[in-house]
Amino acid sequence: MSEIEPSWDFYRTFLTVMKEGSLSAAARDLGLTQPTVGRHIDALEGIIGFQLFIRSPQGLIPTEAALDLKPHAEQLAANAAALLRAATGQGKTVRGTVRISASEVIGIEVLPPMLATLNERHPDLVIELSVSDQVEDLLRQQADIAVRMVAPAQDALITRRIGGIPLGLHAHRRYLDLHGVPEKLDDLRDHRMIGFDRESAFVRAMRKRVPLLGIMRPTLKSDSNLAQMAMIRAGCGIGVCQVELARRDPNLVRLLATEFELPLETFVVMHETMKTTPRCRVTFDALVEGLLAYVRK
Amino acid sequence: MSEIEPSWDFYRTFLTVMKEGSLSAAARDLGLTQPTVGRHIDALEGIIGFQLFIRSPQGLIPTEAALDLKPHAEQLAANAAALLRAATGQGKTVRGTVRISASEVIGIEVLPPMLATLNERHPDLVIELSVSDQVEDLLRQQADIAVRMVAPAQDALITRRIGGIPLGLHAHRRYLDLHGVPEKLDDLRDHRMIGFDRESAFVRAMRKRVPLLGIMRPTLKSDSNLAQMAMIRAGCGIGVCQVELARRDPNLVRLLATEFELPLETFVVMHETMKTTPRCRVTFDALVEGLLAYVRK
DNA sequence: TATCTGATATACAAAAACGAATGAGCGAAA
DNA sequence: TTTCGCTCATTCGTTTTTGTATATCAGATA
Repeated sequence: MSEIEPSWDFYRTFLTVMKEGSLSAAARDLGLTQPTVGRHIDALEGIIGFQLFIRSPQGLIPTEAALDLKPHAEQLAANAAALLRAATGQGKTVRGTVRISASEVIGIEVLPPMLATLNERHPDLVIELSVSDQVEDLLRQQADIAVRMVAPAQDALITRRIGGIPLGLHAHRRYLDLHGVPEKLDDLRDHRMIGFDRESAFVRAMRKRVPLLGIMRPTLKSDSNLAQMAMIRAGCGIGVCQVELARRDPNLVRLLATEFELPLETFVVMHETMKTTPRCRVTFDALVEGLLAYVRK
Repeated sequence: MSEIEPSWDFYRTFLTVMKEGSLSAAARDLGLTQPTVGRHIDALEGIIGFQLFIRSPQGLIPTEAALDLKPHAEQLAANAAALLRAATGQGKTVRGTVRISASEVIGIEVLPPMLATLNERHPDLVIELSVSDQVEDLLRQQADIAVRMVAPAQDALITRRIGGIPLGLHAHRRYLDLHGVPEKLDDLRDHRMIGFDRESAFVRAMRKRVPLLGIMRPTLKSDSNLAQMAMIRAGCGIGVCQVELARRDPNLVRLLATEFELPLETFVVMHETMKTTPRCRVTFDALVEGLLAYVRK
């Protein structure tokens, strides 16, 4: 193995090959050609002294070594992207790209209007919205700002607590016409319930607060809150969703409002190093302001 | 500004220029030549559309934009180094580089013998020991394994609790001959005390447990535990250090053993992705085993 | 003042990397 | 079977990048 550090570009090429599964596809993705990509991989293998791929006419099959290296390369790519975002957002004016991570429901149902007015006010601001329920974001620089439902434990992060977004039991009017309106929590046993597919930390917390919910087995399951929301709207049964979102649809009815209300703690989080960059500052403030107004309703 | 993503090598060049302060020095560091480094900077500036340095006959002065980008570039470099470590440690055998982060006292007084036997057993293992009291290590991939005094809050980390390393008050025999031996905690007011320069989280915690210590103003201050240890050994006064370390020196005397003992919680921490790599596994186990034995004494 | 040492900038030749074109292997579909 | 589409490997000419050598500028020192 040679002592020379490989070109960092080789890492980018390596990652692209891992993602695309073939030299040709990676070449298309990178704007290079297949021989060049092949040479990069050859060079990298030569330097680290290990075979990374088994070549085949169907493409490249990653070796175990390559699989081990992949997360590192992804991390590298995320950092390079973050650097580029930081670079394009330089200066005192609000410009460049800001990448926001949010949960599905928040990202699709709540944020868009806020982002619209934000973008209206700052035309040079490019907003990337990453919708995902995974939390692996800020520290790995996969996003600049995140809207999270758990208080982050890390102290390198700037956190602003928004408050509890109220959740409630809801169903479509059509469903209730057919199956009747539950009068007490126990009545829910006789209904079609919409719930989670797998046990998540959030589900366990909810069970703890409202033990009765634990007894009922949902007959309609999805891990996607968005899908649950869609099922409620389609009249599939009774499920939990944000009170404010349900109120927008006149056909959705809140059930057992006094017996069941669950506030969903919400935080806007930003990496500390982004504090001074105008585009992040502005976006952070807009999200905090918008979400505070949303919670107050 | 062009749409093409810059070569990742430009980031490396940029960072080196930031660190070295001139194109020529960076070129020497990178094994390139000054014109090449200059061209890299030119190209990067062209792509991001901002000036990064003000050229002068004395060297390059970074602009504000460059200062903003520096932490990102450092992060990138740390990741690239981590990737390379992971690459060189591939395979089932224990080989490659493992980077350990530890506090000054632990790293210099406690770990070396453990590392010696570890390296004896695994000759192909290269051990990097990063001695620093800063905690910003594992998540930023500045190290593979860390010995820490605080329980990490992050769940992507594998943590093994070692237990409390006992701390005690100590002084050199020579000092005690001159100034007398304190019989009770209150006597410490009349002594030359060795303590911390600034208030740290650790100091506040210590104050809380032993309020009497708070009253005494140290006359010999240092933020470096190692320097404090050296001062104790030199007979400067009375200070806090690890009981086991003091015991090694027959001229050091433990004081007020019944009145003052502070266990220093210790953890060995590793990034989860390193779990399967042999070199990290072996090193982790060796550190845990060695430190457990050390605490038991 | 003259000189020496550091720096950046420029010009031109050498070296390295790249892309286009081609050949060959494998699998799916006509 | 034949064809088409995908893949990787190889060759060769060209482009790009790099290094060498040189000019120039600023500051410290004799």
